[in-house]
Amino acid sequence: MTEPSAPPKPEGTAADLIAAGLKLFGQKGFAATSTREIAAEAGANIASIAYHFGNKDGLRLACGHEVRRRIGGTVAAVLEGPADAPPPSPDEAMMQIEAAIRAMTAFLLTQRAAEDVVPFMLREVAENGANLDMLYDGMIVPAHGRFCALWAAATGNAPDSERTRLIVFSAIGQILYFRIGRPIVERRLGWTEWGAERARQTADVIVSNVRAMIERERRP
Amino acid sequence: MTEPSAPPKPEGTAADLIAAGLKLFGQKGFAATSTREIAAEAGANIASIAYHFGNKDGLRLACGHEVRRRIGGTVAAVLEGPADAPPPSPDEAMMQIEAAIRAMTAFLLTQRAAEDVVPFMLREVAENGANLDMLYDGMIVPAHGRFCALWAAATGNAPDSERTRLIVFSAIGQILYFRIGRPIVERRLGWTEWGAERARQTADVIVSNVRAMIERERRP
DNA sequence: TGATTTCAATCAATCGTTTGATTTACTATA
DNA sequence: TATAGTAAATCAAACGATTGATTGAAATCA
Repeated sequence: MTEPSAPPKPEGTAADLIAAGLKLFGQKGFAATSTREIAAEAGANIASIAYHFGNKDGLRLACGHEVRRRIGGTVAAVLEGPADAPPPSPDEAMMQIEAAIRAMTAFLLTQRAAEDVVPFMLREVAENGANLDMLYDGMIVPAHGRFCALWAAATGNAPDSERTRLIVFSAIGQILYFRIGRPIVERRLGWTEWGAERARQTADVIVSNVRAMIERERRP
Repeated sequence: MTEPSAPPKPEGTAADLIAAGLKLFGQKGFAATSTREIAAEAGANIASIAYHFGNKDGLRLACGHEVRRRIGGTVAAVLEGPADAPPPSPDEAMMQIEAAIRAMTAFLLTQRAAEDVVPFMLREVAENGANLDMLYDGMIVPAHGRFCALWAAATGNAPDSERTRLIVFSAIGQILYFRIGRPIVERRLGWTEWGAERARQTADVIVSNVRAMIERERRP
């Protein structure tokens, strides 16, 4: 089953251009990246951008779809678990949350597939870019919604209350902050790279925090 | 006592250009903002940018100093408290942390003075811009260091351990995330604006989280 | 052959910056 | 007080370089 707004996976030059756009847009920003740079990075001609995507904005949108293609599945797999799982017990829910936090932290901080994708997405969000709508509906809402359901199962609170939604944002925000503010955290801790060990160390702290938050929120 | 790297407060056209740069750089990004836009916004001539700041990058640096000028004092006032205060008791420390979180949240989400300054700074951090060094040494390190000291006093842990520094980052990260991801949070909660009431609601959640984190970290 | 894709060359528009003249604000001199 | 002198500041205009986009021919594949 394919979504109506999901174009088929590009190949050849088009795929190379998307990969180059993802990398350069994420590194330098959309406006600061010229079409010539993209073409050079992709080993293609400048005109191929217009041919395959209409214009520079078209390439931007195609990059957004590529993000959804790469991350969407991962996020869903991590958060959904087995397709039609029965509603988990509070302890099971907490363990699922813990597993999701660890997977998400490792993915954001160490995974090679996220290297180019994450900075691109952060910039799209920050700039309220043309891809925000798709990424919001296609990834953020499902992930946040599933997280709220787990949170409700773990604490006994309502899954759609304002407080639950805010707390879940603050929990996820801890993970995202370490990715967004990574250059600052690196300096402050004297870390020069994020190997698997340091990602685990970071996840330990966040998991510990979230455990404390859940225990406090629990209605006995 | 003035720092050697702190130029005097600009006035007149120079101040207008800085205000315009702060606003537009923050809204659209450095590369996406043209010098003509800045001059128009400031009601000045294009050449005045080169005259007062050398070039566009010079204006960027001047904007960074303006940020430090506006926020630096506020951050210091909120986090330092009385100049030479004695080391607080655990409960006092927790209350000071709580007060700092509330002040920081209100400032980031509602304060008018932060409206242009915060987006500019977030972009500088995200882009590893030329201002990051100054902002890191002049604001982030002092604030984070003071927060770590309060955290140590509240929990009994070492103020300079890796775990303390990571936890403090995750606590501050919760606040910053609500500012960075504001467009997403707004959509998800159906909020269209952040009045004082909603800033308080957000701060309540974060304070509640941090309280739970502190109680769990306490060595009896 | 016919359709798809790539290429070098070029377009007008916009970019950051520079120029030289002009205006403004202030001081020294008569 | 009046005026010439000087430096600071602003201005319209233009600079070369780069931008995103376009063209029509050449190449590639079916």
